[in-house]
Amino acid sequence: MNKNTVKSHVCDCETVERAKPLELLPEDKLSALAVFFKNFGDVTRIKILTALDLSPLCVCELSELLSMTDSAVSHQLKVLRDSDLVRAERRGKHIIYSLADSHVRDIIEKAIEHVEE
Amino acid sequence: MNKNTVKSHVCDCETVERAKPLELLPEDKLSALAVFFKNFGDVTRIKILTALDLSPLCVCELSELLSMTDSAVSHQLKVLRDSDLVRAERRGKHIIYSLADSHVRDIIEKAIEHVEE
DNA sequence: AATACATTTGAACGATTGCTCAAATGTTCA
DNA sequence: TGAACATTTGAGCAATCGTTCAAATGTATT
Repeated sequence: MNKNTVKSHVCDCETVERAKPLELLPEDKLSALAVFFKNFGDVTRIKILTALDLSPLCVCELSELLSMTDSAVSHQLKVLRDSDLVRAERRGKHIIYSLADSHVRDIIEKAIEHVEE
Repeated sequence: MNKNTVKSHVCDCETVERAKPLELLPEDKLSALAVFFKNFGDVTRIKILTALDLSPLCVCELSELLSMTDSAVSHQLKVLRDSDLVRAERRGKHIIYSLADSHVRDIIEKAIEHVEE
């Protein structure tokens, strides 16, 4: 009645050569990938990332630019900070955010190519 | 009491030069980007995509490889098909899935670079 | 036509997500 | 120190998500 029972028969597909079995990346790397991509999978965060790609900005500038609450933006910035996609530097009352990594730039640009077709 | 009222004061940041105001991508392109990336933001779909990057596979091979229900895999394949990331071709009883696009390969590889640091 | 295999579909569910609101924390400046 | 601005935080809530399960659909074989 469990999953193994259900899959007890062997699939007779021949797509894959039996001699060269497929080897996925290790589980932890795969889930790191998913976690990484999750950052890009939300409109607000994409807006933040593409905005910071143009220029470093503080929270209130971002919230003005996106027509959103400071709070909402800050919540999403925290997500991006936790994934090290974004760097924060305090300057007086403001905290200036900027992209932490050039991979981010590359990946977004590749994706734009894809989307624009 | 609405959002505009709340943001009625002007932010006095000087991060951005006023003369060169930031211009985000149009809304529809931004949300297309988010929708696109959402596909990669889940472990199951990342597994499917990286598996198909190695070789075209049918549903039952995928579900065996991922130790998951045919049904669960099929649901996620539908998501990927709807985003044109994956192509389906029937061969007899089986339906062989493969990556639809080389952008996908590129993007995943860039992300792996990032994750492996 | 009947059976077996392969895949899809839809409803139901618990889990996660993103926003709001109110309150807390930091910082500057008078 | 107190007032004003900038940002963060946490609880609460509706919406979305991913899986399961059972049933439907499609295809090949006898």
